[in-house]
Amino acid sequence: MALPRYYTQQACGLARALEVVGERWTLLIVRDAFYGLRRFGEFTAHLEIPRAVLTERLNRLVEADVLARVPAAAGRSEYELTAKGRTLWPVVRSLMSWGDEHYAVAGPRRLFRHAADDGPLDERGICAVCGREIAIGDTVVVPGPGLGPPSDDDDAVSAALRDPHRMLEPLRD
Amino acid sequence: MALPRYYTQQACGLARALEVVGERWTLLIVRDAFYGLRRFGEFTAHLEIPRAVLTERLNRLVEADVLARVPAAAGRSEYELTAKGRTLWPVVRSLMSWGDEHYAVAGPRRLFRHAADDGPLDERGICAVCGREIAIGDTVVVPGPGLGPPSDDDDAVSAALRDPHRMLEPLRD
DNA sequence: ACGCGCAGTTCGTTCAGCGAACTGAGATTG
DNA sequence: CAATCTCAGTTCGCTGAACGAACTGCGCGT
Repeated sequence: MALPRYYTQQACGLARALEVVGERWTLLIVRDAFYGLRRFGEFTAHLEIPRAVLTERLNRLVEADVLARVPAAAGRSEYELTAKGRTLWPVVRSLMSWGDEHYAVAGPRRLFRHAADDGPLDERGICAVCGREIAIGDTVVVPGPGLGPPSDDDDAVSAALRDPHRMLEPLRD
Repeated sequence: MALPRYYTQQACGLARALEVVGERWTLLIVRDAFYGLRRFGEFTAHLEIPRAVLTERLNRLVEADVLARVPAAAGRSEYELTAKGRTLWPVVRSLMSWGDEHYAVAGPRRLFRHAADDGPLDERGICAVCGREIAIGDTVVVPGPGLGPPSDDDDAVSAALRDPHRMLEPLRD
């Protein structure tokens, strides 16, 4: 039994969801996929997760149809969010907002904006300019007040995310 | 190191949140607190969680100011959600909705309604009748289409939740 | 005084996470 | 074409958390 497989109890939707994305590291992997990470090495660089654990989590997420494994150059695989995986965005956003609200003394490290009109998004994903709920594909991540200055030991992924970046788009060209 | 303490990486709000509520069982305990469970025995009956683990999780949630330990009759303690803990409701709701949407073939086991006008709430907590976002204290849980018939091995808590019940209110009188 | 129920604690076993080292396939270089 | 490099995993020994059954200890009812 892994961490959350078998919440034997009466199969509430929450228990079901936690069986898929409730294990350690899993939601952080999903978050990074929203940021545009796709390759094995990008995840290890950004998360400092043991490689064996990453392998296991990616396999499980593919199995659960949250990520899809797509063949890439040099016989490698990449991992991208499926349509089902993209519906996890409200989950990631609400947890992130809760953490920022209660633990980010200097404010959030990253903020989200509507690509079309540059309006800031609130914790429900609603744009302050146009008043609509913005889909993840029309969202841009920008550095927030809580993001410290660049450091020498920043990994390549953190460095790439210092510039505004459209969600879901691969980090490199 | 427990399961999610130390997501050493760059302290994103999500990582912070997962350090508090990301361990196995923790969000299920919080969900049950929203349903009105308050006593140690209620949690063990409903969750089938090892007692030592429950003790550890309750202590950590009290320490994190998500639950408060309040003295009750017979020298016992009860655990109730703090104001900070109640702000976790959007998190619990979004995960629950995701699980229901993708894994509840017969529909959700429980639905939420606005106490004042009995309007059903959508996954954002917005009432279909009055159009407003409803606070957790004005929400009622009712049985949904996915809830099976009563069974002999239902625990007392499951049995109590077969009737409509206002969120946060203790189960017994 | 005795027994009961609730709320934990203790303890031995098992299993997942950790991290460092290893493997192997493809590209890159001399 | 051989040697090297990079990337993507796999292997493996260690440690620590989860599990679950048994035990403790307090407060109440009789």
